[in-house]
Amino acid sequence: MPKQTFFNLPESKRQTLIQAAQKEFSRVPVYQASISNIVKSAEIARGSFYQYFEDKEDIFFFILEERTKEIQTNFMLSLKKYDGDIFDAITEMFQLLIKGLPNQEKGKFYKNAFLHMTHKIESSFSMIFSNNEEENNLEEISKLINRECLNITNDRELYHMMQILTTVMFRNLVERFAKELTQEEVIASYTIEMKLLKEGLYKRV
Amino acid sequence: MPKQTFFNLPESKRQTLIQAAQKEFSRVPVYQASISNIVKSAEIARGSFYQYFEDKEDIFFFILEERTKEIQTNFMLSLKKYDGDIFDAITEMFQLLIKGLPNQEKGKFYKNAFLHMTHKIESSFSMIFSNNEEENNLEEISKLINRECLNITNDRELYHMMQILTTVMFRNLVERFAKELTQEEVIASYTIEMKLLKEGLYKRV
DNA sequence: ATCATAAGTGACATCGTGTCATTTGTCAAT
DNA sequence: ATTGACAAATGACACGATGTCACTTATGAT
Repeated sequence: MPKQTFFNLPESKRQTLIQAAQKEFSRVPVYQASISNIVKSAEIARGSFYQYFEDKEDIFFFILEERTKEIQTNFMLSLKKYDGDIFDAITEMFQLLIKGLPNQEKGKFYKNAFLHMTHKIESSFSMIFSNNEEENNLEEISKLINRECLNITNDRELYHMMQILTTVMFRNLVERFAKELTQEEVIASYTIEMKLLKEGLYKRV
Repeated sequence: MPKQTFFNLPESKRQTLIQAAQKEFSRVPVYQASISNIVKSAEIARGSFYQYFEDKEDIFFFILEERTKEIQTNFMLSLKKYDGDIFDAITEMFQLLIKGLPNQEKGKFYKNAFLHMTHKIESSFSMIFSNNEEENNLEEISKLINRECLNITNDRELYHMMQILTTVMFRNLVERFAKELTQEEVIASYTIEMKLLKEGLYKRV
C-alpha cells in the first residue's frame, strides 16, 4: 500500500507519477523496472518516491489493482447481462481482454504483467471476483450466479469452480503473449478448453 | 543453455557449481539471487561464471530442467502402473510433490520456484509431458494414455485436457506455499477440483 | 620445446537501490 | 507579521550487483 503522503498529493502530481510508473512497467516487467526511470520521467527527486511508496512493487500493485477494479465492474455487468451464466460472463471478460489489449498503450503493461505473472500478480487479478476492502464482492457475485445448471452442491464447490475457470482463462491469456498467437488462435484454444470443462473430462455414462 | 565450457568441466567442479547455485536459489527466488554469492560459495572467479553461463537465468533453468527430468521419469512409471489412467497418474505426481518437498533441502528451491512461477518457469516444468530434445515424450505419453473413458474425440482435445490438468495441479501446488496450507488442506482442495473436472462443471442432463 | 587454442581470473565501469541529514513548504496560534 | 511545529521534498551517498575485458595460466598437438 502506498503511504499516506501519496494520497495527500494533489491529483495532478499523483497522476503524473502514476503515468510515469505505467510507462516504465510497460517498457519492462516489474522486476526489471527502474525507480530511477520513474522519478526521472515524473520529474521528482529520488527521495520523494520513497516518501510515497515502499518500493517498486508497491506502486506496481497499486496500479494493477486500479486496473482490476475496472475489469471487475465490467465482469459484474456481464454477469447480470447473461442472467448469471458464469461461462458467458467469463468468456465475455476473456474476449474483452484479448481484443482490447493489443492496440492500447496499456497493452504493453498487461503483456509484461501476464508474461511474468507470479502468484502475487495472479491474486491481484483475482480480486476481480473476491472482496476488495470496501465491499464484499465475492458474496455479491456469488448471489448473481445462476447455479441451476451448474454441477455443484455447495459454496465450497462453487469457489473451486471459479478457481478453475479463472486459472484456465489466465493461462490462455498468458499463452496469447508467450506464443504470440493471433486472437483467433487463442480464442479457438479457449473455446475447446471451456467445452471440456463444461462437459467434463470423463465420458458421460 | 549453458555454454560448452561448462560441459567440458570435470564432473566434480560442475557439481560444486550446481550445488552452490542450488543453495542460492533455495535462499531467494531467481530474480533476487546473486551471482556473487554463487561464485563465492563455489570458490570460482566471477569471470569464470560467465564462461559457463549466459547469466543467472541460464543456470537456474538448467537446474530446473534437471529436476523436471526426474519428475518426468516418475510420471511415466505412474502412468504405466495405473494402466494409462491420466487422473491417477497426475494425482500420484501431485502427492509426491506435496509430500516429498517440505522436508527436503530441495524443498526451498521448489518453494521459490513455485511462488515466483512465471510462464517461462511453468513451461519448463511442463516439459514433464512434452518433448525434451532427445526423445519425444509427448508422443510416448500420448500412447500410454488410456483414452477409453476420456471425453475426447481427437489429439487436439487430449492436448488441451493435459493443459487443463497441469494448470490446475500447478495452481494447487503454488497455493500450498502461498497460503501455507497443510498437506491435508491442499489435498482436499485438489480432490474437489479434480472431481469437478472429471464430472464437468455443467449438470449432466 | 613451441605454439595455438581454451580456460581462468579479478579489477573495473556502470547502474540501481534505499537512506538520511538537510532544506523547503504549510498552517495554526499568538 | 512572526513564530514554531510538523509534513514534504531533496539529492548526495554508501552499498551491492552485473557483465566485460585485458591479461594470465593450462592444455595438448606437432
